[in-house]
Amino acid sequence: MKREGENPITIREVARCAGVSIATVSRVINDSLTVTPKTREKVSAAMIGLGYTRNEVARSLKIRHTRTIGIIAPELSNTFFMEVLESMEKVFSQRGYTMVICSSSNSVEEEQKKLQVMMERTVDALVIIPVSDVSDHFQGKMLSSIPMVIVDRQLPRLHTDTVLTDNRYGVQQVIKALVQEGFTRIGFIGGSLHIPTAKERYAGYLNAMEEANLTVEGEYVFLEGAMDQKSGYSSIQRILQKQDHPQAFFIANDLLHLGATTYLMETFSPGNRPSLVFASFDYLSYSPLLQFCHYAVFQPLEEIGKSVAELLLRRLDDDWEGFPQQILFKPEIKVMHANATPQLQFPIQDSGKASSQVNC
Amino acid sequence: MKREGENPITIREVARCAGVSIATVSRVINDSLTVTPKTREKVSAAMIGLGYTRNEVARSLKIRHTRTIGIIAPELSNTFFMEVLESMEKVFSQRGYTMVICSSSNSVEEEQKKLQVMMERTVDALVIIPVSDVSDHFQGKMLSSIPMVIVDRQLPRLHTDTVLTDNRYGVQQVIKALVQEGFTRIGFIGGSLHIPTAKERYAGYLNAMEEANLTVEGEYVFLEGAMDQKSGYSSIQRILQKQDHPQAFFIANDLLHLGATTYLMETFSPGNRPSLVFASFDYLSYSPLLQFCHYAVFQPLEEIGKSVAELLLRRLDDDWEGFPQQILFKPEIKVMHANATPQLQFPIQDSGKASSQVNC
DNA sequence: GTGAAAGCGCTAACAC
DNA sequence: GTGTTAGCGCTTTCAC
Repeated sequence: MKREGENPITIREVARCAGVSIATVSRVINDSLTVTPKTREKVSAAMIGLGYTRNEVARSLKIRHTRTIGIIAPELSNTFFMEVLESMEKVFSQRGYTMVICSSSNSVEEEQKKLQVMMERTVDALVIIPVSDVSDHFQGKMLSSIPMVIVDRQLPRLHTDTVLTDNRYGVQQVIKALVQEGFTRIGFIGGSLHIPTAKERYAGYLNAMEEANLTVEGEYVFLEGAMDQKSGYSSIQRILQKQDHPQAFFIANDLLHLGATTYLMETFSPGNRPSLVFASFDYLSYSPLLQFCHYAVFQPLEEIGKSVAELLLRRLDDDWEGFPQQILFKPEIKVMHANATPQLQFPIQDSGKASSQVNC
Repeated sequence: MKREGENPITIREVARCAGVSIATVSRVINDSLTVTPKTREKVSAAMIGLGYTRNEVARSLKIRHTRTIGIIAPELSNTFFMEVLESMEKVFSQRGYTMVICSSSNSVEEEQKKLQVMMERTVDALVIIPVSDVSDHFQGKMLSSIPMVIVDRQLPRLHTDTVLTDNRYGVQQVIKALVQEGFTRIGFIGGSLHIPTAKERYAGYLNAMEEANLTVEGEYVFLEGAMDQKSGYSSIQRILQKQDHPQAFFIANDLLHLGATTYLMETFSPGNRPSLVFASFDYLSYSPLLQFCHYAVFQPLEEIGKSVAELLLRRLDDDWEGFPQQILFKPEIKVMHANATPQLQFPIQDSGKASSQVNC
């Protein structure tokens, strides 16, 4: 059976083997200039001969940081999040940082716990996609001593760097596009207003509807529960039970959209499907398959990730310029050619007044 | 601007504040029984009063493990992988382990580097989804001293715990189903045979074709490059350029499948689409939208993750029973009702001889 | 340029 | 039951 490995090689053994002091070994490990090429050579030889591997935890204890970034997200199995993560990883890893990842499982309580774990592990910095709009636990004294950036979901009263997409802008654009196509009744399928993105997108919807002078029909505004597939599935199901429902809907995220489309494909045979029209947030790998979709709001996932990482790295270099900074990405509108009016140009200008300003 | 936090509270200050020794503080932190309720009380009060947070890195240095699991995957933005990850996280976090995650970016070289990083950080155990079938760098002396499980892709000559899906079985089942539907010409869209899953699935395809006495037409077997969306897109494009191509294809994974379907939806209008039929690996959230798919092989992602984590935890508890263990999950075949012959029963029995044995 | 020594915050003998 | 003490493996003054 497998046996415990012998004690790993330490700096001490390398020193002995090379006939120098541990200080010298440490110097060559850390590329200190003050080492004779000759000794450096000896030490290197010893290191590779012995198969030395530096112990980062000892090092961390001494230098009081860990070259580690803590990441907390509401769930891991989420395309949006993973895309951002992947992009962050590239820049972090290149700078010698590694990522510690936890899921808050969409629970504030769990989020709190994971925050605690991160502090105990003394991560150097934190990137958080918050579960909800409750943010008290981000205020701790301990926490405030390390850089943190909030991603994707804005926390009302929190004094931190934030990077997110201009949700309202995205919604407004696609609603306008729907209006230009001629739809006058447009429903909203979203989630609990305690989810910051849900709230923002709802606000954008309300706004756009007002600007277009259209009535919001409360009966066709869904604001309950999670923004997941199941919820999208059941929402569209309930909608179709009603007589005289709107033909067009804005759907607040990809999961809801997926659920809704799945319901339609499962329930109706190809020739027989209701002629619904969707516009929604997120344009992901599988979005081309979303048959009822005319317009999708594409968030620049990769850039977002890169930008988060770079901002954090700057803070880590003790550059606090612009703090607390809010980086707002303007999303891109994708026209799904198969279904929509292809010649629309984005951003769509308001005919009446000047278009609303987007600070990006 | 933001200022560095004061020095964090240590065990020492708690001790002073509570009027006890640091050993006692350590004892209450670690729930040692040998502490009077009264002192325990005092110490706890001091801890919460001071806002003490245990320093895990110091602890790790002392006890010589980190309660940390290293994870290396070829890419992070991959639904399959993330689903497994999410499930692992649940069981690890419950046992007090946290996960350090790196991407090997589909590069063997990068994989090697990340392995090194993991060793430096002295993770307690490793879960690896290998990039390819080259496995020399997993043999190191240092590495062999910690538990490791290889997931999803089997490494030929490597003496480790492994958990994966029975790829051949899955392919064989869906090919049989296709055959029973009446297809006699079935192509294969896969990827480089250096990717272990691609290889296994190809082998399963060959096998099933032989059993069904069907000819493998080399012209319609795609074994090049990555198993990604782009490759799926261009493969189907090339296929359609040929006269007299087969109607049915097995596609080796979800990304290829997505690419292929996207091409078809973009290129042909709804009434006008070629009547292709696909069977493929992976049944994911968006699979119901894969219009041309008749059969999908569903890997029990959640169970796989759970099983990896539990196996690793057992090894961590020094239970080496059955090492090296190979856990083979038998996949489930999903019949896509909208498109396929719904009444097929899985597993499909061979009419002629006994069905091949699957050890699970 | 190199070595001796102190100490990062913690745990675990070992005394008492 | 509680305190004293010796490190875990490393970095970093400070002498030489």
